[in-house]
Amino acid sequence: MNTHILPLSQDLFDLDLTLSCGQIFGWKKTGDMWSGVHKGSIVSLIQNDEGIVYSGISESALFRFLGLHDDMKKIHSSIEEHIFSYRNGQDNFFSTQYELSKRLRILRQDPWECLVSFICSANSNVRTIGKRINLILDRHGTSCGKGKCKFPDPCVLASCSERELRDCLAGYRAPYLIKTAKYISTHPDFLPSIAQMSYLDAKRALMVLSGVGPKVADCVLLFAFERLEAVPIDIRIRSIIEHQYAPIIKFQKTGRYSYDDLSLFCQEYFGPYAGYAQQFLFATRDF
DNA sequence: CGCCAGGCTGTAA
DNA sequence: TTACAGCATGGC
Repeated sequence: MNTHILPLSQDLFDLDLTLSCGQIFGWKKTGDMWSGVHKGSIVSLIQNDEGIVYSGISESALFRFLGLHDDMKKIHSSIEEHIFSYRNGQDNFFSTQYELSKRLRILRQDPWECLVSFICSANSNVRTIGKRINLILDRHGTSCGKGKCKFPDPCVLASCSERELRDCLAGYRAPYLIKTAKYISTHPDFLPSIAQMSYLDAKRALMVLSGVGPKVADCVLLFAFERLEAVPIDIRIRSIIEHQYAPIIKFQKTGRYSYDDLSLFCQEYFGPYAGYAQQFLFATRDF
């Protein structure tokens, strides 16, 4: 396998953070090497002082997968400008969190694998989701050699029994996976069509799938369809907003904020790259 | 042991 | 429209 190197400063990009912060679950780190399967090929990635040492993927595909085309200077200044104009001042909390996680990138994942991953994410935690996805991968994926598997196609999951998926720790999510896999395998144009829709149409369409609510739909739109305006609201982000931002939310409420209240607030507050802002806030923790 | 986790579905008001 | 029970499981 040919190995190449992509020169890239560690000040600008953090591979470990990007692959371990809860965006993707099928990649494993052994020693200093990350390995996973991308578009059917086994890919190895190592970050060192020189840059990213990679094999099994083209440079252009690597750029796309890792979001390296994103203009982080532009994204950061856009976020800062929107914050400033919303509250007419600085946001020291965000600035602090940003400094800790600014070297992560939003991935461009395979939509099907991402969809399954986040259906599996419901009411669980990052570590357990990783176990779940790797069990599905190892038991039901298609072998690529070297003990690695490609993520199972929709028709493969569609033909799994509920028992088999529960044995992969899917729990009550197993029937959701089977229903959605059956739909996707019989509607092969569904996921490609999502890429052509507006954000709201795409979100509505995804939420028709079993096991897909607003949070899962936003994760898929952000991590697979590069809708950088999508803001997934999980328990942790909800808590951050309620503690840090509730006093300045312009639509104060008496009761609990709904999902849409918080997601729309973030889109107004952080601007068109609110998905990045959300991920900077989410990622400042140990996984 | 009890509580929490990148929530969703179904039902009731 | 909102509220809420139920859901499987691992981590801590």
